[in-house]
Amino acid sequence: MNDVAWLSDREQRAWRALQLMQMRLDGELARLLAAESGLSYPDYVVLASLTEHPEGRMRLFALADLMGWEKSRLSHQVARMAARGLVLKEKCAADRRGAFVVATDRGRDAIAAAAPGHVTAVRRLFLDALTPAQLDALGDAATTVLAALDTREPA
Amino acid sequence: MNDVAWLSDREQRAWRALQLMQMRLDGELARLLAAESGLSYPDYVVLASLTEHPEGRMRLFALADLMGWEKSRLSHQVARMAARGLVLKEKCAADRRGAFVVATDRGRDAIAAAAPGHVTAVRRLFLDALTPAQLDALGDAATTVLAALDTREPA
DNA sequence: CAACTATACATGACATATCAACGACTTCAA
DNA sequence: TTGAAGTCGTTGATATGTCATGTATAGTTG
Repeated sequence: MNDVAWLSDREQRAWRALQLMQMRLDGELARLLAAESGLSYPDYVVLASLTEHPEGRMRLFALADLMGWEKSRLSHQVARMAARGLVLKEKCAADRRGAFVVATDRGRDAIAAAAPGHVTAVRRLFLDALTPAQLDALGDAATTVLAALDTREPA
Repeated sequence: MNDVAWLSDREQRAWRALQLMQMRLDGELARLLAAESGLSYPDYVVLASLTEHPEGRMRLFALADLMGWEKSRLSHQVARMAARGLVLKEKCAADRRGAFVVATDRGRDAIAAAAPGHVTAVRRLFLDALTPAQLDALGDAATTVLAALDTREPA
């Protein structure tokens, strides 16, 4: 156990800064979103994915894949959102195990009202702080890490 | 509402890649940590911060500041950890509102057992995927965003 | 020193995330 | 075609995070 490659100062700084940034940023964005629109961050992601989709409705598993969520998580989330009238579940005729999720009018109104403020907040709190080069570097690094994760775990 | 600066493709790619990376990475690290040591990620952070501190014990508010947590979050977390025997709360004589948190022997054993595996996992899943230049770029970008957040919200 | 204000921590209610199951249906192959 | 295996979605238990609030104590100011 003594041959562990502990983190160098530089590595530790980068790793901690990344973790801290994500925590603060997501926290702030979630707080703003909730205050301005009454939507939670998960609500927002689900509604955004759903309304961006051409069909306007999606199978649960497809939506989960698109967002990178586990299906149980989405199932719970959709149940809560359905209870609040943001989405609707429709049975699927072609595959009787399955179900579609659709945004209700209320859900569409909510995302339409929330989106401008949220995008503006992302710009103000995150994008505006970085140069285009920094942003690209960050995006490339994240993409690289993701690719490595997927290689390691093919599924 | 029509003069919103929506995200460009490049901005959207970077932002999504970052969010996705964080989700996958934290998820994987948490899963490995739990499987190998029985500690949750929050448990790990608390114990690590605590045992790295020279005194070996810290006031709750100081620990929360150090980790960037809200006090209420830490209070709940410490309560759960105390219930599992990982930490202990001590009353503070100098300020009778306050309390110290100390790692128990069991807590120290747990973090000592967990740390090598966790550090190795961070290296394998994250650091090894990046060149030193990429890591620095990422760390610098995160630090820049954090600084901007703190400027905007002095508290 | 008396009131006001601020700080330290705890608490309960709620939303969220994960896990381990499960029931229902599909698919595939013998 | 039937039986095994996989997929789709749900559920309940549990851990976590946030908010609003409460209680006790400290500090500060008139």
